[in-house]
Amino acid sequence: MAAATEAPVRHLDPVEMAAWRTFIETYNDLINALQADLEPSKLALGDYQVLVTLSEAENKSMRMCDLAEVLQLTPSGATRRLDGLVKAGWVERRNSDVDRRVMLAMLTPAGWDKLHEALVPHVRSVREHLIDLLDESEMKSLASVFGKVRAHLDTLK
Amino acid sequence: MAAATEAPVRHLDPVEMAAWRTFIETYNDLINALQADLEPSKLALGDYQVLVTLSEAENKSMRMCDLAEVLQLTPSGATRRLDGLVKAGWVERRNSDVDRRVMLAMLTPAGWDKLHEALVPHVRSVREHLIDLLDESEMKSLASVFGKVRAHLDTLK
DNA sequence: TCGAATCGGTTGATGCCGCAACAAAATCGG
DNA sequence: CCGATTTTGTTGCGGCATCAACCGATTCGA
Repeated sequence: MAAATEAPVRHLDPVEMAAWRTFIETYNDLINALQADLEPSKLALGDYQVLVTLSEAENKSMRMCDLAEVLQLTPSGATRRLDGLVKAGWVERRNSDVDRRVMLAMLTPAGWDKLHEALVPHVRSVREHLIDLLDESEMKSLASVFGKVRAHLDTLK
Repeated sequence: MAAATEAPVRHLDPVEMAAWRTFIETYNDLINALQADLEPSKLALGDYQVLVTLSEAENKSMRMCDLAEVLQLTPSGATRRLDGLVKAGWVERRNSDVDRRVMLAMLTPAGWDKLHEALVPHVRSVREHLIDLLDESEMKSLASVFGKVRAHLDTLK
């Protein structure tokens, strides 16, 4: 809850400003690099995330709304992302037996293969562009920093 | 240049995996929170970045191509982002005296006012959602982590 | 039990961004 | 000095995301 809205604000000191700007100005390039490394597999990063998510799910399938939440998409965004994967034959839509509103997204064998084709290069890429650059304390800080951010955001509902 | 492409890859260990996923799954929500806090000012985060960038520039104006680079947009992206700001009266397009290809984007007095209206809430927001959550060592790590990522990406051209 | 509220998913409209193609101006090279 | 190349910015098009509206299925409550 914000206190008095006209409360003064301490501006970012040079160290804070540098940390903030470095972070914000680097994120996009990092994602683009990961995306580019996935190019040989002809997979968008978002598609890769779908395949990973489904591969880890019970029965390799999930309800659309659960999938949307994990992917941090709106339901409509999830629908349209699935469209491409279905067309490519990597995911299948299937009706639920227990709830006729529900549409299940299920990884196909071809999707499983595709995921494993992309997995190694992607892990290599994540290592190259981020993980392997960090020492142990930086790795722990990365987790704790964004863990705290996550926790704080969650308190806001 | 990747070495032997069939080289084995060390998979992410649990600590690395946790750090990576926490980071990647939190970033979007953080940005959305900052965006939401800017809502009362009726400014998109990208618009805010334009105003900040121009406000720090010589003569409060920049060439489109330089602006695009700072904003990490393509030239076409910059053109279209300017369109909205120009329509709102916060930025002005002006032809360069010295190079007739060049279009200068210049902050107007109204844009300056708008920026200062949004500045305090935005800084408060960045503090609330990130900076003030971190202790000194986490702050230093945040800078060093992304500094290293930035440096590595820069070596790739 | 039946009408109202909610849930789950899709569709249409819209917005933002990149890519490719383009035009105009500046610069380079012989 | 003139033609070829490069630089700068805009536009058409397509991709991908959201929001709002909608529909059928389910669940809730009197």
